[in-house]
Amino acid sequence: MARAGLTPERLARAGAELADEVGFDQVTVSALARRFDVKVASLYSHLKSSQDLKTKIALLALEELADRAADALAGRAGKDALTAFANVYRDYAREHPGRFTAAQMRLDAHTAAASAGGRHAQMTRAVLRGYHLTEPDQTHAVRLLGSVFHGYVTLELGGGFSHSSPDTQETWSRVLDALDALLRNWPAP
Amino acid sequence: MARAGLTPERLARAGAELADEVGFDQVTVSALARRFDVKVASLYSHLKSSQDLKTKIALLALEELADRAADALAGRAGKDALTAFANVYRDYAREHPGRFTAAQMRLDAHTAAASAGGRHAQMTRAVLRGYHLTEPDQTHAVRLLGSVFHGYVTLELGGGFSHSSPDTQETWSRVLDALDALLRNWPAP
DNA sequence: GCATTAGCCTAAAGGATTTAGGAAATCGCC
DNA sequence: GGCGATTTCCTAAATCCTTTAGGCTAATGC
Repeated sequence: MARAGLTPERLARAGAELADEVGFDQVTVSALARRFDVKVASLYSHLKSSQDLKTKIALLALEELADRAADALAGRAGKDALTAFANVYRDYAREHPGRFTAAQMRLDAHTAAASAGGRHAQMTRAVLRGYHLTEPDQTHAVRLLGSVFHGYVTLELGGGFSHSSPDTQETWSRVLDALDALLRNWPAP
Repeated sequence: MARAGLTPERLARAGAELADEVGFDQVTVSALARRFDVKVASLYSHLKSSQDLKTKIALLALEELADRAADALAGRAGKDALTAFANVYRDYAREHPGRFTAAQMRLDAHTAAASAGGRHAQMTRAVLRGYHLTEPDQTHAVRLLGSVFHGYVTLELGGGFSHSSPDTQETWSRVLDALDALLRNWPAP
């Protein structure tokens, strides 16, 4: 009986591809087993549960996103950094909608702490370094940027902006302009 | 055999309560049947499918949200309107996390057109009336506000802001201040 | 009052998750 | 190289959710 060579890593990777193809919440242990041409129960040697699979995909996506963001940020500052950073999220979501959805999954505290989530927060702070905000304004700004990026990309991906009037690329540029202007001129309490 | 008095509306309402209690994606036709002490198959006289149930809950949530927003907006303008409007979303999400999640569900074009989604867009435009933006900037701003509200509330609800340093109420206030400042001074292209 | 309709039921098929236990392939150590 | 231990994959089975089909009974209308 030839072995399929499954590992948690390969399963996570294949699960991520599956998520991009059929949507994150259509990802199922059964579907993944079919993809490897293996019986369902076999996957339970590598996965604790269906939830575990989804978590692994989320962690993979967070890593990939963080890697891309780190690349994009290298050697940039100010608005240049802000734009590059923001585009990483938007582009990733367009290329890998399933993974992007996975990355939004709620993780329990312990898993979250071991994830690339911290890198994201650190990098957002790095972007803000060009804007000379001091604490606690920097934290407020980190949260604002996270909200805008997450919110915009999610709504755009979900078709929430469909009435095409100004196209979404135009809006995206103007939103980044607006955020840059806001960060350069952050209002005092 | 006494009848349970099921209707699509009652099912949607009970489904919404269930969503708030156990989470939107734990909402299941079976669980709903148990709640009414009725056999599962009975619900299929009132629902086309499990998906249909979820859609009905989403539509209910969108309506409730739009009603609350309309109330909040009455007699307000400028930053006052902006704050009240934003707080509707945030408060609703905290009171009804399951319904709020439901409201983000992706709807097909036809269903979306028949939903309260249009009212939300109209009300966002109404909020912006106090800031004298002209098209297409108004559309850009509508999308920005939608992104921030959706993004912030989702991240806060999902525990994305947990490191409590400045509490999230403080950040929320400062984000609204920042948006107000930005809208009053929207950057030219 | 009785025919019709609508609401709830039982039955059953199909698919997903998960656990238990077995057999074969691989690995590590002599 | 051989051989026991471990790992990987399998079959079998329980449980739960979805969905359809067809029947019985309560409500409704003439």
